Amino acid sequence: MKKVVLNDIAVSLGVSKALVSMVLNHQGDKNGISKATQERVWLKAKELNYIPNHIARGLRLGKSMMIGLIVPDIANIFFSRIARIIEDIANKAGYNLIISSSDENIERELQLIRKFTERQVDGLIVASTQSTKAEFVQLKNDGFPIVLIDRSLNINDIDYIGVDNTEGSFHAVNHLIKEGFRKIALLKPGPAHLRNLRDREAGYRKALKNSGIRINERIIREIPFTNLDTKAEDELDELMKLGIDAIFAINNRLAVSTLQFARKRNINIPEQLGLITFDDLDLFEIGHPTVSAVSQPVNQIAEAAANKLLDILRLDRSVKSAQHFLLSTKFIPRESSVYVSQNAEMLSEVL
Amino acid sequence: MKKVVLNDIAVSLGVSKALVSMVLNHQGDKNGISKATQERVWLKAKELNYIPNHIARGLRLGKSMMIGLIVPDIANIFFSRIARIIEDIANKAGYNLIISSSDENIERELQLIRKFTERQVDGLIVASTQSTKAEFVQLKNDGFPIVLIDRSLNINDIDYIGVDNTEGSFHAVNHLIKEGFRKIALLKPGPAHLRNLRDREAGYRKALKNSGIRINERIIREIPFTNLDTKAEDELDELMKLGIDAIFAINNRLAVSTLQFARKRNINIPEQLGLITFDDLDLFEIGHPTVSAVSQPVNQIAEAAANKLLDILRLDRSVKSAQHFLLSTKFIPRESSVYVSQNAEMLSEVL
DNA sequence: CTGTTAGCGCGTTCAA
DNA sequence: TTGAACGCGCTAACAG
Repeated sequence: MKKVVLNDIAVSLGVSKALVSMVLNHQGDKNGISKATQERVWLKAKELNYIPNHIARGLRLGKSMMIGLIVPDIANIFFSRIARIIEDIANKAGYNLIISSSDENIERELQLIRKFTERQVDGLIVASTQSTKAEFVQLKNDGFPIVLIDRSLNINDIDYIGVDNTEGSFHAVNHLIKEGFRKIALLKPGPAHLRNLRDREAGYRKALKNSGIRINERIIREIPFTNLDTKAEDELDELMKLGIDAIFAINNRLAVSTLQFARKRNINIPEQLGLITFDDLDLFEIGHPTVSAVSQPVNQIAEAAANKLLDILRLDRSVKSAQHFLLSTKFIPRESSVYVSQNAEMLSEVL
Repeated sequence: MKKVVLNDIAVSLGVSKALVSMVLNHQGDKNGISKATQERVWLKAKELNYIPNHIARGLRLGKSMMIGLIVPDIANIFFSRIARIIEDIANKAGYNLIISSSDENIERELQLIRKFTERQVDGLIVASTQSTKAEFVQLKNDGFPIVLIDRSLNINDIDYIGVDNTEGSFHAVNHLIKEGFRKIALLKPGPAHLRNLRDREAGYRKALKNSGIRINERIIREIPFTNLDTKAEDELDELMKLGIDAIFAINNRLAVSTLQFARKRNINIPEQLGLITFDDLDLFEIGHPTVSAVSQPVNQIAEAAANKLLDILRLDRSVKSAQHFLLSTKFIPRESSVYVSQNAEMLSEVL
């Protein structure tokens, strides 16, 4: 069955393509096409089951009505949630989303950016790996609509939506300190080049310093991405020997490793080891023990990003000055960060 | 900065568009373009930072090199994993993915299918809500490449990849029975019109029947999608009063509800209540207790679907007879389904 | 050998 | 209400 195109309708009705196009785009009245003719066009379109070719229209209009979304990994729940929200907002404005994962790979990210521009996406939302800023600046200079999320690239000219990582971990670690924990280790993935993670570490250091606690570099541990699980175990074993009383896992992945480690070694959380982490998970709310976490406002990030991009798209290349939004996180205290002093522990055993 | 198009290169080089197109598509040799000229074209293209317009090419070629993926919800980890794998495979073959969520809404799904065809996607992979088959049959008849995943629509002509739900839950419930559980309740979301879920229920019934256990309709409970959590609690309270000893949660969402319920009521799993579920989650492996689950081969499903679609695309509209693949699931026994008899329980208390 | 011309694909728009 | 041009890249046929 051959595809039905605009011209088929025109021919079978004995009118011009132009007329059909106008009618189908609801410009019939404006162009003084008689009601009767309009009706005939609509009927014929339905009869032939006409499906407009969006590509041809895009070519003519110079718009694809597509938005590109590039994230490190769409299988990551954080990004898939963001994708979903952006999708909804974009759809409402008539845009479709074309999504790809960069896998934290700079080469791949650049490739994707190029591919998406070839595809004439009207705008881009990207959670960049720490790629060369040059590409983004280039795009921006070409007047291409871009919004960065989650990972800041510190480019003033480009809109960015993220959370205040420093503030978030500062609060979380402070909570730990106020509870009574003193020897708080930091677990981070290595090499931690991402701005995000460095900021979180800064918050940790600031909290300790603020409370007059000496920062012990020996209990700040970097766990290589490769075979993270086994390495995490070794590091944690060492940390326990150093007598730490709590852990700040800089991301949820490491918190999960810590949880597994504790289970394996029969270490009670929080009695023997306090735990807080950055970036909440369902698991932390439901598991046992429940885990205190810094929660990111996923919805807000996604909404802000989508709306920002749509704004730019609406204003059409009018180069509005870019803005950087730092949304605030929310610390959710749960069981894992309750301080159980030696005394309290003994007391509860007696009861 | 104006966009650089093919013609700009041609003009600035004093050659024809045709020549430039050939060279840039690596057809230079084939068409006898001199090496020198080819070199000049490449250099100029780089110099001008030429970016081909994929849309124009697509229009001419009648291909968009895009694949549409429609799932109920991309924020659902099951589907986002599938999306990721399909993405990788599609990318390797030069395709990009355009993804949308149907929200289990028939209207929306039909709309998306239409939108995607307007966009001239070259093929479609869809985890269909139980929408009207008519649309799919229509597309298939038009020679449009489609692969269905996860949710079967029982259309012989259309390729489908999924798992054997009946078999999967049959095994799982059997395990429960062999362990010693006898009063096994079924928890399902309602209204459960999805073929998937009905098959899982069938497996449950088959397992009981097979073991000569009477099927008690009163402990088969349907929990309305709306305010699922509160309703789940009520239902579970009733079930406990009826003296059940285990629960088969037909999907992981309900297993999570059960877990929360148990925690709230201080019910020990598995000592006081066994639990198994369909569709594994990280949470089930890490949480406490760990939860026995029927695990779906996500990778295989996604790979099979992507490859199947690419095959069809390669063969180009040659209407190969469709196939239905039913992959098998894997039951992963964990703590939640260990049977602790009255005696064993008492014994352990004494120790 | 080395290249060019002309027109297509499909929907939109403007002058007539 | 319409013919013709246009947007951009591709390709069959053709010419020196």
